[in-house]
Amino acid sequence: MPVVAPAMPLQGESARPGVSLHDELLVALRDYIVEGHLADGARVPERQLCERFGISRTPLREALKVLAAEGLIDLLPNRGARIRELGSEELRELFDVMGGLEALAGRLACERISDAEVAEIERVHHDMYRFYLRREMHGYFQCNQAIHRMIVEAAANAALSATYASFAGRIRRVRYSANLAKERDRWGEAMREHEMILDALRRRAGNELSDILFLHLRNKRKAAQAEASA
Amino acid sequence: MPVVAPAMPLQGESARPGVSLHDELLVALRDYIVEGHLADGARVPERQLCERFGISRTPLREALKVLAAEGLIDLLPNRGARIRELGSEELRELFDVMGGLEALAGRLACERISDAEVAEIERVHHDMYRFYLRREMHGYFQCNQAIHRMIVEAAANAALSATYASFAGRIRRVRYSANLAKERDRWGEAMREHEMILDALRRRAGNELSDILFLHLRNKRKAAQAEASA
DNA sequence: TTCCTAAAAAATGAATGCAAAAGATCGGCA
DNA sequence: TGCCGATCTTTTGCATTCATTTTTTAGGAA
Repeated sequence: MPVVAPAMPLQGESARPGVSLHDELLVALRDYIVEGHLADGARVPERQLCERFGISRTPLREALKVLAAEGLIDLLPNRGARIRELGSEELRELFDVMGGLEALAGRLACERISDAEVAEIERVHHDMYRFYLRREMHGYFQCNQAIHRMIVEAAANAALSATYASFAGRIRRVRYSANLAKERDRWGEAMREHEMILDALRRRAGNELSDILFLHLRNKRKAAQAEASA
Repeated sequence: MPVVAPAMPLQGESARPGVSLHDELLVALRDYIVEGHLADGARVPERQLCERFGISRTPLREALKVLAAEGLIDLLPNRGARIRELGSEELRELFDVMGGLEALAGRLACERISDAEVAEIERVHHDMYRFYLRREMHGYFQCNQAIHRMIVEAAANAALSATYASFAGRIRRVRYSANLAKERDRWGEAMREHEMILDALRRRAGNELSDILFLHLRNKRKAAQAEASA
């Protein structure tokens, strides 16, 4: 039996303007799934979630349709929703798309990023390097994430950001489990790649940065999958 | 008053296995919007669409939520759905993402495409060239589309294909109106770009193909937007 | 005991009902 | 005549209800 938290009535506080209940529910439910409260392949318990969020089935089902369209769950006719299982093949596909999106972000970023923004990324990069030298995995990881996020934001493309966020969500569930351990072996290599990323960004070398970012994600995925199958 | 076709009860014929009514409705409604039956910024008439498709409001509203998540419509709280208007800025963003996705597709295609598949693309390319020489816009356009589609398919990445299709749908509405006329001036240039695409594909030069495809889309967008503002 | 069948229970998919909010209509007033 | 406000209508969002379908459970035969 899946553990369902006692009840979390979707804090129906002062209805913020422009934010419908449906949106809140969608976000809450997505988080609930991404954070791994439901096991892979598990049935999504409609009724229990209704109680959990204090709503009726109609809005919940609307949210489920959206999450299914996003690829987070599968919707089997007459058989309800299930948490989508990610085989290694699908995970490979998702990582490649993430790589493509980051490659695009890098390319676009080079076209419009300001010196100040580059300097900001440089700062985080150096923080990251210090964490690397001290072998502080967690801090390193935070900086790493921040740099990738900053590059996507520097691209200044809302459609790209939204798509990127969607894929990041789909992968996150897996990333948590697989990433940390074996990444260690690749640490030096990843650090070198990040040096190249920063260098290309400084020179506004879009094509180059694009290639590096794609391969960077490729390598990250390979490391994660080697870990997963080990 | 928007012209709503008499009634098209979503041919509820022999329920195909694995395809729920909801899926069919989603496809039908998306097509209905993409094909331009509703004007930009127009209200989406819930009630009329229910009659149009012969269903109740519940499944229709579910479909609307999904289309809103896809970015085809805006959903204003207590104010219903509206066809999303695409400003030139947003259109630029969408084209850039399309370019990024095609760039990714080219890169991936180079990794795994077979000689036979390249030959097939080559064949369509030559058909296209013939249309170009004869100044037959329509045939040229068809071949053009086919080539891009084949490259995406050659990437063999379902997540990419789905995302690509989604963006293509969002752009299509606009593409119809803006594309054909001014594209003529760019015809020679576009043809040359396609030569480069094919060449890079033959040599399996992924990085190169990636850059060419991105710029190809960029130029296409510039031509379309120059046309739109003319 | 084990397997198969049939009834009961639960779940899903879709329609309908209802309160609240937005929009439209009409009358009053300057 | 033109503008503003009150009332009425329509629409929206969500809950509830109903018909099917699936899943579970109970019973009986080999």
